[in-house]
Amino acid sequence: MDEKYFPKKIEQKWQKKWAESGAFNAKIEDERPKFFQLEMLPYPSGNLHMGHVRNYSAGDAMAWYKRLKGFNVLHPIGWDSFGQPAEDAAVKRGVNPRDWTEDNIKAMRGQLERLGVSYDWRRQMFAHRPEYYKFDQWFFLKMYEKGLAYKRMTQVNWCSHDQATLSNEQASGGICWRCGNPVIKKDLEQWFLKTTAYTDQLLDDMAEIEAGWPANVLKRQSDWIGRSEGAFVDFEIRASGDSMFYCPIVDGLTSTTDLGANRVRVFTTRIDTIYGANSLVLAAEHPVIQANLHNFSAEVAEKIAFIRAENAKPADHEAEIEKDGIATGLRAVNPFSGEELPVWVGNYVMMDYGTGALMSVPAHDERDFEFATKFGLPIKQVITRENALLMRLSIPEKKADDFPVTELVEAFTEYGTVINSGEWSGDTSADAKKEMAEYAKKYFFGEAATTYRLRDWGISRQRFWGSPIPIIYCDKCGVVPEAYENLPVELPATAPFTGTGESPLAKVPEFYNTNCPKCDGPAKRETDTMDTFVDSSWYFFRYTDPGNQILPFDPAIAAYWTPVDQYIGGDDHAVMHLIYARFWTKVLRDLGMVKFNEPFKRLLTQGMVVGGTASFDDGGKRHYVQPEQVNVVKDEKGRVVSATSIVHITGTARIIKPGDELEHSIERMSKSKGNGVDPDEMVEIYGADASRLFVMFAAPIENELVWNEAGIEGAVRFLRRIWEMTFRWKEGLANAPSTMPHFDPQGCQIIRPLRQKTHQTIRRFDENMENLKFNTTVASLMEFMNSISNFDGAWSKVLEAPIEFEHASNFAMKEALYALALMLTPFAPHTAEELYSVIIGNEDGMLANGALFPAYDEELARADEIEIPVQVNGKLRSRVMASPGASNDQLQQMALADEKVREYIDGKDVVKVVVVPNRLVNIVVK
RNA sequence: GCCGAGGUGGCGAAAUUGGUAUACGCACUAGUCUUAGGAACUAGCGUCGAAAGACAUGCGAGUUCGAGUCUCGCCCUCGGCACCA
Repeated sequence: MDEKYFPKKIEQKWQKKWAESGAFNAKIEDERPKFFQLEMLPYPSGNLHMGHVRNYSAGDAMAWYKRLKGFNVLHPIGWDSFGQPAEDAAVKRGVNPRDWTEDNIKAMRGQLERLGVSYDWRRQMFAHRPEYYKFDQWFFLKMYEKGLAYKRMTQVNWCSHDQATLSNEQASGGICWRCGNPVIKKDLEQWFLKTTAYTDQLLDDMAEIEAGWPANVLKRQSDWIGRSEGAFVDFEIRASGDSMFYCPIVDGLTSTTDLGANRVRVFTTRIDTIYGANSLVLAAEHPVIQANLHNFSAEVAEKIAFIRAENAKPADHEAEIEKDGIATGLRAVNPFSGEELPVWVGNYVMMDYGTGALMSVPAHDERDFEFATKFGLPIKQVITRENALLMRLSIPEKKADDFPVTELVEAFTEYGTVINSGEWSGDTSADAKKEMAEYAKKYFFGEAATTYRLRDWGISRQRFWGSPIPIIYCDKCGVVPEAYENLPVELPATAPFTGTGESPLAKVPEFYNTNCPKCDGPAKRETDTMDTFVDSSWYFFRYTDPGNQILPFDPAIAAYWTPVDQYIGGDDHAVMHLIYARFWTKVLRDLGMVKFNEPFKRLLTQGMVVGGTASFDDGGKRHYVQPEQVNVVKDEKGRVVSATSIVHITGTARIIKPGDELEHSIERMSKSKGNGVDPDEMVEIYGADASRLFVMFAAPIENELVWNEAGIEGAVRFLRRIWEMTFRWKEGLANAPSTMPHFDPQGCQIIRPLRQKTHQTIRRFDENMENLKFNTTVASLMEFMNSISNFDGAWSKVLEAPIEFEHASNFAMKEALYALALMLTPFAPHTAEELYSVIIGNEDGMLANGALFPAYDEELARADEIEIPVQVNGKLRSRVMASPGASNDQLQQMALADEKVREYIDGKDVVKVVVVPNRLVNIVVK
């Protein structure tokens, strides 16, 4: 065995041993409690980046921690291998997406193996393989049967020049990224999964996971779902003048009751302000507006068309959109006041929220206020702060006539007391809200209602590289689901890739020509594929039973492993993926396949790894470039144009300009995601263990991690010091007695402190790991190592040591190094395994030996003496040593007797002495 | 604009949850050993000060024997949402 630390050598050795012995293969068993450790599966881009390393290092730390705590651990990995990049590669480089994907997976698996992540590789799932996506289709059919999958028209981005649909990204700025022509919204039939069937559960079940999930993720999800309590109110529409207006029934999307032909339903959260409504404002797309277009004046119709066109453009969130609108000439009757109001079209009213129509109450809504101010509409105050005067403030540039009612300088949006509202005047807002909604219901023109921001999940993609939607269109039978026995609907080997966004499968007759499962007549397949988020919504269930050919998984097997005990991934998935997976789990529950509501008991969102220090070689010398020294110039899209930096090379400043040899280094570290740092390179230079250890140590896991390559060397040093210490004591460890030998009390005094430190560290380790505080865990191991090193130094100075001392010190050192090796495992498993084998004297590995973390012994961890700080008037003046059990009186006596303390208190009155047992003494004098 | 998180040495960060502020690491400085070092080891390292000591956790007040931690008011940074009726 080599006594010098060569990471590469031992890493390869243990990776081979683990693979050969199937060390991480999980199977169901009774004896131990189970633990399902899951990390978000990677997209196989071909390269791991440091963000992955951080994610998988954290997951592996948990997996090892739980194994050595006696859990039966399931720790799998798979590939989110459907998606656009494979198709882009096909277009750009003419490669087959399947080959490209498989090659990337092979490469990335190699990278993960070189990092030594402890996966059960037998359970890998591959989203793009028929064995997996067969069950995407299976689920789709189940949802279709339950009415959870349906098809409807929706708007997509459409380039009329290219005749292609575009993603939002491709339609950025309202212009086609390919040809530069304007993008319009086009109606297209799309398949949807009914996530809204579970809206309330998605919101309410958060209570179950509150303790284990980051608050900000829960917050973002509930914002996304956006429950809003209010009321529907129906306004009767009348024509003005002599034109005849046709007002259609508002369709099912926007109403819950049949409104008849002449009503418009609005949603409001502030029905208590309805007497302040000055108009009804409708979205340009509103059916009532669209149906009446031909009745409007040319000017009005043109304006509406303009607003509609503007709405169709993808939103630019950076610029605030100015309020715009036009009065249509229609009139609406306020059902409470009987007042007749003008009907406007406004650009700030969205068709896909609420009912696409709102009552405008400028006095009590900021947007309505802005709208009314711009168009000189009346503003009537109907809510007032309780016990306060009305705010009558003038706006100089407006004439009094413009504001026939009360003038406000800004909207008063708080709750208060209702005024100017007929019989409701004098009520509180809260009472009025409730009573007015009841009143509306009683007289059939409205009701209390809840609306949501959450929409159904559109899963149709006009793409090749995804799971085909298993639907068949038959001229005779209509829309027919594919039969279960015909699954999977397999992708053809290839398809014409144009990159224009049309469905490539629509150009493959061998694919779309089929027979109807019902009548066996000729029929055509759906040529759209599913959103890749479908694959990641249930993949973790597949890990539990990866070989099942009949079902996505056996419910009995899944019942053992799931729910996931700990999930780890980036918070960029805080909303989409995690909502979809939660939705899917609820569907599974209703299908009777699982018995719980929530798939992930605990969630950890790790921060991003961002560019930081890069290194470069300068004639054999390695330099590091600090992030704060870099001045990066970006273009308006945030891309790096150039980077200038001052680099300190051993004291001398050096200016780097674009075009310098360092440009590459600086540019790569300036990239937002740290993609430029190549994990393979880190493993090659420093070793997998040091790289992983450093990533876990450098910052709290939930923080952003600024990459600092120089820091890894500290991790290498730490590992080497443990290594060298273990080998230094190799002989002593081999000869160590199995129990602490009896030894004279005096001698014990120089042995015991190490045992104390050992057990204190064990205690801290447990606390930190359970709370996922990896950085402080590593810090405490470093402290422990420093301590071992100090004892080693002190003991080597003991001359003419009796044999008892040798036994005792061997025992204590073995206890310390053994504990250290095991506690190191979650962060540096290869090194830890090697050290363990040295200490224990066999090479089978921890798991084969059934190794467990040593137990914490409270007795041993207790200190003989503790240092008690003594303050005078809150300022630290001295310290006294006391035994842990010392009484308050004793502590007080010691403190008052202390020489340094006396300097501060002599000649003064001691007013009070505060004693915190085992903590501190504070003497208050005057 | 709204919501959320956060501001502690040159840097990443600790702080037993109201009790010794700056653990651990990086960087830096000096020394030892070396042909040499970018290796290893030893020591130092918040600011001011020769020292004693004083002052320090974004700023300002407050509560307390005692505040990085609690309360109030500001300032700044980073995330999320964005006309949600």
